[in-house]
Amino acid sequence: MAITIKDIANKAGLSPASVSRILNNHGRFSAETAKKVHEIAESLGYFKNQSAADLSQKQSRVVGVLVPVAHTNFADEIIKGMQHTAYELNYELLITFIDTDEKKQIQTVQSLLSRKVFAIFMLAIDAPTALFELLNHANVQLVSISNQLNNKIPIISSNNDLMMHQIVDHLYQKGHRKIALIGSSERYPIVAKIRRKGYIDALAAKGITYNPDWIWGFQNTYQTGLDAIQHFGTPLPFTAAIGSADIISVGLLNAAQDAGLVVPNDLSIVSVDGTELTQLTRPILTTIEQDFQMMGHLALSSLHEKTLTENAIIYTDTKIVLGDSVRDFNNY
Amino acid sequence: MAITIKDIANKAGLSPASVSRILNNHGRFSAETAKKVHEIAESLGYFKNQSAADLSQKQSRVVGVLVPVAHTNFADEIIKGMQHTAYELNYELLITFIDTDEKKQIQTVQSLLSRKVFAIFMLAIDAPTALFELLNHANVQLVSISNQLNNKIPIISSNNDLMMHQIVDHLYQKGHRKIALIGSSERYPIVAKIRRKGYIDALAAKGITYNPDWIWGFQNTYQTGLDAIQHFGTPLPFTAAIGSADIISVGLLNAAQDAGLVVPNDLSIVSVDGTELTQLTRPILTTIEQDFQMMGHLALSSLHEKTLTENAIIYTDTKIVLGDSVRDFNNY
DNA sequence: TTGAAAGCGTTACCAT
DNA sequence: ATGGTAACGCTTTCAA
Repeated sequence: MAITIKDIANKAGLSPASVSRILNNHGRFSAETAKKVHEIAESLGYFKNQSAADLSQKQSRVVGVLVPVAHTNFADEIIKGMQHTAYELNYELLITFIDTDEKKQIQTVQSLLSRKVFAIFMLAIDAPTALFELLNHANVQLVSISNQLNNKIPIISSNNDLMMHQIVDHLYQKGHRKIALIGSSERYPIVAKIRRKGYIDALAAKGITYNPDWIWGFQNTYQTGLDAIQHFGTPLPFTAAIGSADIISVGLLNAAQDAGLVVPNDLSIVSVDGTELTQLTRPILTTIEQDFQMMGHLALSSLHEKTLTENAIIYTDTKIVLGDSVRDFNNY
Repeated sequence: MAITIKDIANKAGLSPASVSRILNNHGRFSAETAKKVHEIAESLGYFKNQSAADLSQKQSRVVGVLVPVAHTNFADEIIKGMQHTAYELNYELLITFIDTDEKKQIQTVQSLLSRKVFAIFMLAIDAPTALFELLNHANVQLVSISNQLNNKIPIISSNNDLMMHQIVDHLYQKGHRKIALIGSSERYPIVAKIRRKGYIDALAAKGITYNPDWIWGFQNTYQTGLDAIQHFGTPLPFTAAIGSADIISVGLLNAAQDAGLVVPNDLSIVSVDGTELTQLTRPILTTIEQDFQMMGHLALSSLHEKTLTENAIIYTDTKIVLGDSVRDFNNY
């Protein structure tokens, strides 16, 4: 077996208890013995057995993070934000990717719960009922990030309603009146529903009645973007389209160009998310940028400060980042 | 505290030992009592405390995975492959993102080692000396994936030398004689060195003496791709460039187009990696595709079968995937 | 300042 | 087929 505090205690002529106190800088001890202990620990190549410590302390500082395997790259940003704060506040992150296969999901979450994590962060997860029940059964603190599940779980996300207003306002100001929404046509996930409603409300606020045919596609995939152009045909019936995820917008852009359209002249695009992907296209995409790192940060810090009540909703900022994918009708 | 096997034992009128055996399907017991135990466990909402089990068994089935925070998206593919096999073979993955800050790295790895993982997979990591020493000190099985560190750690990766031959051969066959290599100009990481050498050797095999000026850039970033075009100016002195990572190739493509060049007519590009990104560009990039999922799979399966000797090297296949970014001089 | 000992939840050996 | 019990490594209370 590996080195334990007992080994150190023996070598130092002390008791395990003293070694434990010294190594954790907890309780009283003399600087002299502390120095000796640290030296011995170092020389022996000691590593604490955190599992044993957790067991003894009946609690852990491990936070489980559930990430969908088919995650868009914004998940990485959220994790980055978490990682940073976890380091500061001395938490450990147990990042777990979950499959779409429900049976695997269950097993994965089971093993997470077996680790006695003290909170679980769900990244952009639409929990199927079975998983959800499992999670509720266990008494761990849950936090939903970048998605909304129900009002029993605290939420950290962008204000999707506001976001749609920002986009529609931007397009309206540039002279657009015919605006499509691609990728949020369904009622689930709830985020899609909210965006859809925000889009409709924002149009209404400008005196525009929305055209239900122009809310199209429900998956956040590249293919959805491609298919959309195919579906509407050329010339397109609208002047602008909102892509409900960066990858959708890239699909829209490519398909439009492949169909001989010029972006932004024949089609303007505003993308939702604002990850690095939007900077890689030509033209560069105008986007509404979400603050994913902040979401990750807030998840941990608010957990730490225990400010997460059951139905808490924490919004992070969103802002329009200009690219070259929106035509300005005012200049013509 | 939460429910334990003791609670179940009490309620079932059994000993903890029996409950343990039943729940782990280990040893002998009657189907009847088993059924009862399972029912009670279910009704009580029992979750195994895996930390306690690990402690008792003096071993864990947890595999730590070190991923650079600035990871290219191929890391996701590798993880996906691992995840799949981990599920099959009943291992747990402890995925940890590591920072570039050395102090944070150390702390992160310390906490990994404190979890008594029984192996650590390093994804595309160029371990700085301090980290490396730490890792060596602990007696865990190390595996380097998609990178080469030294010959004391088993490696799972593409055959980078062969890969460069495949690319050069492809370009040569299409009539290219002036070929640049962007993004592998340095001696570290070792992968860069191997690619550089493979490139030189492959050219030599075709009777071409390489031009040292055409090996340029060392970071795997978008900016490197952009800068390369700027650096060489137009018209470019070569007809083809190999981007040593997809993101570099996208940079090359965009910068070339921004400079008024037409790809592939004025510049042909072959990208190394072949992730989804190469499908999102116009024209679509011709790439050499690495089998990242297989790397993840092999990491776990070979670990499981204990076939990893100290200096083992396992290569996964690479193959050219045709896009529209390579000009064929034979057709003119 | 330090030590002894109980206990965390599980497993495995040895009995029964 | 089932039970008793020691052991895993660490923390913590209480006593010295």
